[in-house]
Amino acid sequence: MERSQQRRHEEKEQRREAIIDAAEQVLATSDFDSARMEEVAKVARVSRALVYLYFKNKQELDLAICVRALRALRQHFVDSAARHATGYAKVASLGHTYIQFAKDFPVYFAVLSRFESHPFDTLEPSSTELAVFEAGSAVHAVTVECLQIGMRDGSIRADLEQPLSAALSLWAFVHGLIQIAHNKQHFLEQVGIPPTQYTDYAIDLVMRGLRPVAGTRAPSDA
Amino acid sequence: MERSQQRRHEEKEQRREAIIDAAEQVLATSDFDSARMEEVAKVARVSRALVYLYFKNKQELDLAICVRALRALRQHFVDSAARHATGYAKVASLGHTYIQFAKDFPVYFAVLSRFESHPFDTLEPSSTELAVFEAGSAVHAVTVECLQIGMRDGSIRADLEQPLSAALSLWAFVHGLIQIAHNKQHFLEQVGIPPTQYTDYAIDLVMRGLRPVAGTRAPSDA
DNA sequence: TCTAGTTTCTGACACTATGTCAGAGTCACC
DNA sequence: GGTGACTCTGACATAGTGTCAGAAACTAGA
Repeated sequence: MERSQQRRHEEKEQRREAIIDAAEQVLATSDFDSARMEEVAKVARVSRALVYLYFKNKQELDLAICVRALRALRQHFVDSAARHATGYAKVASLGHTYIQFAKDFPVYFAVLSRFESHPFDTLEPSSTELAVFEAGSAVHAVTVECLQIGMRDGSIRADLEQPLSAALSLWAFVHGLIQIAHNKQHFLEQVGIPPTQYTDYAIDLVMRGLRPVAGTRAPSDA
Repeated sequence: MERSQQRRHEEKEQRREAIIDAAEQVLATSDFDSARMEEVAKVARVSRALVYLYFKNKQELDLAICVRALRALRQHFVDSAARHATGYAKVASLGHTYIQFAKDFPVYFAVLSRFESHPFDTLEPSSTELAVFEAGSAVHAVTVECLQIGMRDGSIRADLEQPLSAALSLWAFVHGLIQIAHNKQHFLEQVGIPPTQYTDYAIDLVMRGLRPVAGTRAPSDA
């Protein structure tokens, strides 16, 4: 019975994942508000009531996707950073990576966007909320590490002082940037700014704030 | 009847404003999703059906508040810019002003946040959407002007080239920043970063990207 | 193989909110 | 005081959420 209990547990976990899969699929073709739990249930080939057995409500399900998004993003960050030599280049690549990530996985970006724009008071966070928190911290840790590498190799000004503050600033910046670039694409084009050029321009602008004050030229990339 | 028609028109406009007032009031104590049209109607001392006569739906009502928010923000921007001498100082002040604005008028910031995070495709924009668009452009125009002043007075690097791109970049940055600072306050404190220090740090970081490449010190404020 | 117990799952329900509409109420003008 | 235009409302249809009693499926001991 030890054995079957274990299997039951695994099956339950699979069910959970399957429901999250379904939710992702549904969110790919409708936004959060118009997404219907009925639809999620249908895609997961399960009754709607069961979904509520696994997730307290829509938000909770959304948070579960959020965890996936953050873990995936972290992996992209790690890979991207590894492809560059200097800390400066690594950090810059993270910005571009997030932008590309948002383009490639719009559902994930939307989920993160929702998370960022809703208060996270969490006097007593649910286990899902804790998981989001942890996954988020893991993402920021990558940025912090790249910043520190840059400060050590001289490609980023050493008086940055608070790498975590810088990391969270950059996160906020790029997140806001993508939000505009994505949702106001039409507007940007109307005022004669191609979205891609816009994001490149913005990343360049903010990266200047990281350069050593002595050398005003961009540190060479790798 | 020319006269009474005029009066009718004005009364209608007042009703509309009164409903928006009510909506603002309701949103002050509940977020968008949990805000109930019934509640708005009750506060406006009107039947729910009437609200739907003035506004197609909740979103439309939200957009109407958005217009107010942007107009108010523009005024704050203008006032703030006027209190500073150099273009650089003006631009920096806009950042701090937006942050303060968000703190003072959380409902307005929430409304703007909602607007920024929903696609604005507008193949055929409603009149309210057009008004938002226009009010938004007016805000960005202030930033552009400050940037141009800075480029002329030498406090901002002259090779900025596209002041509108820069203005929209800054907008995106600061907006993202406030979102984090507001909604993740708890998180920031938990990792030992007071929100105010965080926003100051971030503004300083991004402002460095505007400084003339020759002079590495911050241009003096006014 | 039967059965009792546990876990997983569902149909049906209560509830709540949205958006609509026929028509009641109000007012200016004739 | 009748008429048309405009303002407003009660009541309804619709639709989605979250819950719960109990059905179904499975496990394991007798």
